[in-house]
Parts: sequence; C-alpha cells; structure tokens
Amino acid sequence: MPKRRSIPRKAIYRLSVYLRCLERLKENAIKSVSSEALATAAGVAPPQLRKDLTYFGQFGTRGLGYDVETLARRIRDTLGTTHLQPAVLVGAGNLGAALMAYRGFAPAGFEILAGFDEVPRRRGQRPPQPVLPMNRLKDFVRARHIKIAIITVPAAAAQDVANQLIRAGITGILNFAPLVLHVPEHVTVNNVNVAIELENLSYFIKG
Amino acid sequence: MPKRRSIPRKAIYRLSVYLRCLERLKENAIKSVSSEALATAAGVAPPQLRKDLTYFGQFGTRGLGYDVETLARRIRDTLGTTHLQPAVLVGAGNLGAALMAYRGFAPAGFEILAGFDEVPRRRGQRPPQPVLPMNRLKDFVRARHIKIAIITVPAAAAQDVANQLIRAGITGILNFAPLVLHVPEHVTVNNVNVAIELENLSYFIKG
DNA sequence: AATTGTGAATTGATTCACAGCT
DNA sequence: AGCTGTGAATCAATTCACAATT
Repeated sequence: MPKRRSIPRKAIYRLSVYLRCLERLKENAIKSVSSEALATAAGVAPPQLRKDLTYFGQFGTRGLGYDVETLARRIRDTLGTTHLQPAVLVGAGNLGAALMAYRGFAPAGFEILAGFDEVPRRRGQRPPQPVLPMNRLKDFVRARHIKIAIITVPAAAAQDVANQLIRAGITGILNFAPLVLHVPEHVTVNNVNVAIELENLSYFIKG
Repeated sequence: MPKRRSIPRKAIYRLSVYLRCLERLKENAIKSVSSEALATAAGVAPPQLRKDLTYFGQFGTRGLGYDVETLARRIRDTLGTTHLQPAVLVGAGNLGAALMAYRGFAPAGFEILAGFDEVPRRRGQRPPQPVLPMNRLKDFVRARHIKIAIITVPAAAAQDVANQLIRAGITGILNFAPLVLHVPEHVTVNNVNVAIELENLSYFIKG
C-alpha cells in the first residue's frame, strides 16, 4: 500500500504514460532504462519522472536505472490494474457502441461486461457484448461487484444515470456527457469532453 | 486580441465549462448571473471564476453580475469559436466513425468535413461525411485551410499520420491514439486517452 | 562513473480579503 | 447594498543541484 501524502493528480496520469512507454520497451526486449531515456519517451523532464516515482516508492538502482519489467509491475500495482477490472457502459449509441468494441481496454486491464440503454440495440453498430435494458442495471452491477462505469448518454439523462449507478455501488465514473456531474464524496468522476478539447485547440491555434 | 501573460492552461478549459453553463442558462431565458451562481453550476469556487475571467478582460457589472448573452459571446471570441471551424478526422474505424456522426460538435462550433483512411469505409457504421483515401488528405486540407485534425488511428500509425497532417498545414491535433506525439513548436496536441482515464479511476477507487 | 533519490528553491495556481463600481 | 475585480497570501507542483548508492 503506497503512502499518500499529497500526490499531484497529474502525477498519477503520468504514471499511466510511463507504463505505456515501459510496455513498448518490453516489446522491444529492452530490460533496463534510465530516467533520462524513459522521460524523453514520455515527453517529460527526467527529474519530473524521478519525483513522480518516488511518490510511490523507490524503484530504481543508482548508477544503473530502472528494470523495465519490475517498474511496469510496480506501476500497475499502484494503479490497481494488476488484475482485470470489470466495467459497465450506459448509453449504447454511436459513441457507446464504439467504446464497447474498442480493443484498447483489455491490454490496460479493463473489460466492459455489458452495455445498458433505454432502448437496447437501436442505432449504430452492434457491439460484441450484450446491451441490456436499464432496469437490469442495478442487479447486474451489484451481483458482479462492479466499481467502474462509463456514461455515454445525452447530457439531459446523465445525472439521473449517475445517480442510478452510484446507488448500485459504482464508485468510479468516466463521463462523456457534456455537463458537470454532482456526486457524493466517495465517488470519483473523470470527464472526457471532445468538444471542449477542440475548443481548447481552437484557442491555441489562434496564437 | 487578448493579452496573454501567463494564463493557466486549466483556466482555458474552465472557460469552456462556463460557456456550457451559460448556454444552459440562456435556454432557460435567464438574462443575468452572479459569479456565485455560475461558479456553483460549473463546480468551481466563485473567486476562481472571477479570476479566470479577468485573465481575458472585464465582463461583469459590479453589484449586478454578468450578462449571460454578452459573457457567452466574449468567451466564444476568446476561444475562437464564434465562427464554425472546419476539421478533418483520420482513421475511420469504430471510434472515428462514431465521432464523425457525433452531434455535439456543431453546437460547439466545429464541423468534421471529411474522414480519411487507408481503407475507406471498412469497419463500423457508415458516417454521414465522405471517407476519402489518405492520398487526398493533403490537397483537401490545404484547399480548405483546415487547421484542426482528429487522429483515431492505431498507435503504430499515429506519428506518421501526424507528420502528414502537419505538412498539410494542420496546427491543432486532437489525438486519440495511445502514444506521445512528437510535433514542432507551432503545433498544439491535446490527448484523449480513455484507457488512461480508466486507470486513473482505478487508482482512486482503491482509496 | 553513472544514475537514482530528495531537500531546497522556484515557479505556477488558487484562495482570500477587501477595494472599487454601480 | 451588492457584487465584481484584483493584489497579496497561501498552497501546490515543478525544477534544480547534489548527496547517496551501486
């Protein structure tokens, strides 16, 4: 269990980036890496990387660097993705169905077990997992002790869906709906808002 | 033109959130709003909101608050989304096709004019816009002076696609591929990585 | 000799308290 | 009286320089 004093939130995001880079090194059969090399690959400064890692422990060997395999495992431990985590998705429209079919979750340690929708299997493509009606959500989530949910419903429905998920026992929500969700203390919400990302680009390209 | 001293990057993201809240107020025919009310809706503290706004100018009236319509327009001016901005998307797979069909871009001021792919119209649903072969990318982007691109190709292809886009004149990239893109100084990259967002949730739900 | 780990210094962002308008 | 705008103060994050270790 890592001691959590006051770890910058961005440091945790960067751990994920380091992990991706380590996985690439491992594919290339590289056993060991210096903070300089890993930092460059991750697009940060070497002291940043070292500081980030020491928030969670000491993983390197002075004079030598970091063992790729070991560091990757330790980061996965810290993030809690050593074992596959189940998740559900609510809102099986275009975007929702595409996310359900996305192959990038499994290597990161996540599996979307099912989608839920008011009108199962309406628009878009057919995802590989079942799409179930909303009235089955609560039992499904409880029975499998699922903690993570993805919301891809329209803004008008999102807060209500969030409330249902939280009542079912969800404590982590990845929210694609363009609004600020209000949730209790013990629930974490991460927002993904593509329109906002584009607006942000728009600001910078005016330069 | 706003003076840009040292504006926190997150302040610009928050501008987008304020804009969404203002649009909601406008729909409800609310003409005027205080920093307290708007901040609460946006999920920030009132002084945060006021400080953010003063990075770009003075938009309120002391004793009264902010005029909803005026503030919304001024924020759009700042972000550069007063007029519709054209964009292209590269990688028309599941996710790419879903984004092309997404209806949330138009109200934010963006329009995806076309998709590009090595193998046009292969997987997933058929998007409303044309999907063109990669060899038409450069001319298309140049002829229409497009500045913004969305990358939804696999990681292995993303850097090459980014290079092509930049040669064609793109200066803002929204990157969904799970790797760190290396780009010249004048190009802005925003990353959206759903797997990393899930990892981040995983860390916090262990709490 | 090389490279990590870290306290100290710096830089950046947020919060506060209140001055300044309407 | 009410509410914005902002300099000053606090808090957080990043960078640096170098001691510690192999």
